[in-house]
Formats: sequence, structure tokens, C-alpha cells
Amino acid sequence: MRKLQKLNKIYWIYGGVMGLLMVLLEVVHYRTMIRDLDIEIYGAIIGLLFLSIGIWVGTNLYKRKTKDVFDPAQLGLSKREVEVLELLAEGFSNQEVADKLFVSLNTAKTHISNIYSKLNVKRRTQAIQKARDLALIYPSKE
Amino acid sequence: MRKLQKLNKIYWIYGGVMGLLMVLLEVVHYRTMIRDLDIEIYGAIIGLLFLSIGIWVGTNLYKRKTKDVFDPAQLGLSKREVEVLELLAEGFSNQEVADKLFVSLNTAKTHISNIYSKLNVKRRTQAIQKARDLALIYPSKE
DNA sequence: GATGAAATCACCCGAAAGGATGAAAATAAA
DNA sequence: TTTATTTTCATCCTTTCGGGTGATTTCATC
Repeated sequence: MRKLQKLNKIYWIYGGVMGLLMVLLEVVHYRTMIRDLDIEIYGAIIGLLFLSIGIWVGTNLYKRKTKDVFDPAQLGLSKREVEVLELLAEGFSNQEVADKLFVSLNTAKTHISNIYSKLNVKRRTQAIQKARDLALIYPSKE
Repeated sequence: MRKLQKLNKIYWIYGGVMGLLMVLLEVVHYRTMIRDLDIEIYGAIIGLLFLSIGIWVGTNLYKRKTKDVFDPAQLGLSKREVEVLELLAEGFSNQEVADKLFVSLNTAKTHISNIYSKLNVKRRTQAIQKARDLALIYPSKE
């Protein structure tokens, strides 16, 4: 739902930009016609213009794909569970997670198990993966 | 040293591709001249061509930036170990890694243990962390 | 004050992961 | 060809992880 809306927005932006560029193309076109420039120069201008547009679109497309922030609550994750998840992603063992949160090992395990079922995964490495993909935790250092 | 060589290779590839595209451009150009097509069609072809080229270059440029910073050999990691490391980062279990590489579980475990000692870590989550930080593996999916 | 969600803890059990060690093929390098 | 490295596999053992179940305590909300 929300994702679709976002995507649609992106499409609108791209569409608008494309439309503007079409107008620009026409302007350049008629300008060159009037001044009777060589067709090769015209082609070069068009080429350069669209090349830069393509690069811009390409980079932005790639950026879009890799990000996108999510709401932990949407997955039913509690505050505490997000905390645990962050510690998991930092490579801590169950015992270490328990120590850092000042709870027992059993409690930590319970949280972790709940996280797994809510994220629909089976291993901690997968949980970290998923959390990263959903940007529930910081994507990387620095 | 090796990194520079790699980059140079990339530049050569880009250069070569660009050269080829110039030739292609000329071919399209003369073809349209001969057949006396409208200048607008010519422009559209050039535009589309360079747009797609731009998108391709753009995405690849972005990928380059985020990848390939470190030399695995510098840490003493063998080719096979890097392979295993990538599978670890994708959240696979020891058994799954073994299956994907068509080796026994014991072999996979040996590789993994060696990776740990070479990366100076104790758990697989830490290995993934470190590999990510050192950009030994791709930062994110796809 | 009752209700429900969140957080806490415990116990059991099987599966997976990790450590230590040894060793046989296969490849690469000398 | 001989040496060195990589890749492969094995066995034994300990620790950690994960699943399942049940229970108690906060805490906010109605």
C-alpha cells in the first residue's frame, strides 16, 4: 500500500521530468533548425543531453532500490525487540545480549525467538539480513 | 597495485564501449541520411540510444563506487574462503553452504573455521560484520 | 479493577555451530 | 620434480542456538 504510493510518486516525477525534457528537445531542435546548424551537431547535443539524463536516472534508480525506511511497529516489533535486533546485528551472542540488557539468558532467548517469528526467519543471520534490508537497523558503519 | 590495474581495465572497457557506440552512432546517422528520414526520428533514435547508455553507465558507476575496496588476499583469504564468506553473509547454514559448493559439511566447517581465524573473529555474525566493513562482500542484496 | 500487551524468567530437548586435530588429494609454484 | 598451498574430508568434543511450553510481573488502557 504505502510502497505502491511511493513508487507511483516516483513514476510521476520521472514522467514529469521526461515531459520537460521532451519540450527541451523540441526547443533545441527548432533552435538548430533556425540557425541552420549541421545535423551532426544536433545529434551530438541530443546525445549528450540524453546521456546525462540517463546517467542521472540510472544512479537515482539504483539508490532508490537499496534504501527505504520501514516502521518496526508495522511488523509488530516492540521497542525491546528492536534493541535486541540491533545487538544481534553487531554480532553478539545470546549471552552477551542478555548481559548488555541486564536480563537473563532465557529472556534474551525469548526476545530473539519472537523476533524470528515476527520477521519470519529461522536463523539469526537471516534476521540480521532482513533487518538490514528493511532498514530496521543502520545499514552499515560510518 | 592490483587495484589500479583493475580500475585501468574498467576504464579501457568504458573507453572501448564508448568508441563502439560512436561508430554505431555514425552508422545510424548515415543510414537515416541515405533513406532521407525525418530529422525528428533521427533525434529520437539518438536520444533513446544515449538514454539507455546513460542509464547503464549510471547504474554501473554507482555499483563501482560501493564495491571492491579491499583485497581479500591481503588478509590471507583464499578464493574458496571468499566464496564461503559470501554465502555466510546471505544467511545460509553450514549445511546449506556445503550443498551449494558441492562439498561435505566437514569441509564447509573447515573453511568457515579458517575464515574465523583469518578475520580474527569468533562467531559467524562477526565474520559477516567484518566482511561487510572491509567490503569483502557486496554491501547489500542485488 | 479488569484486560491485554510487553517484558521477564525457567526448563527441556534436539539441532546447529564451533574448537582441536589429523590427514589425504589436488593445484600452484619453485 | 619437488615443495608449498589450497581444498578436501574426517572424528571427537563442547558450546551455542533454536523450538516448545508455561508462568510471573509490569505497565498502559479501557
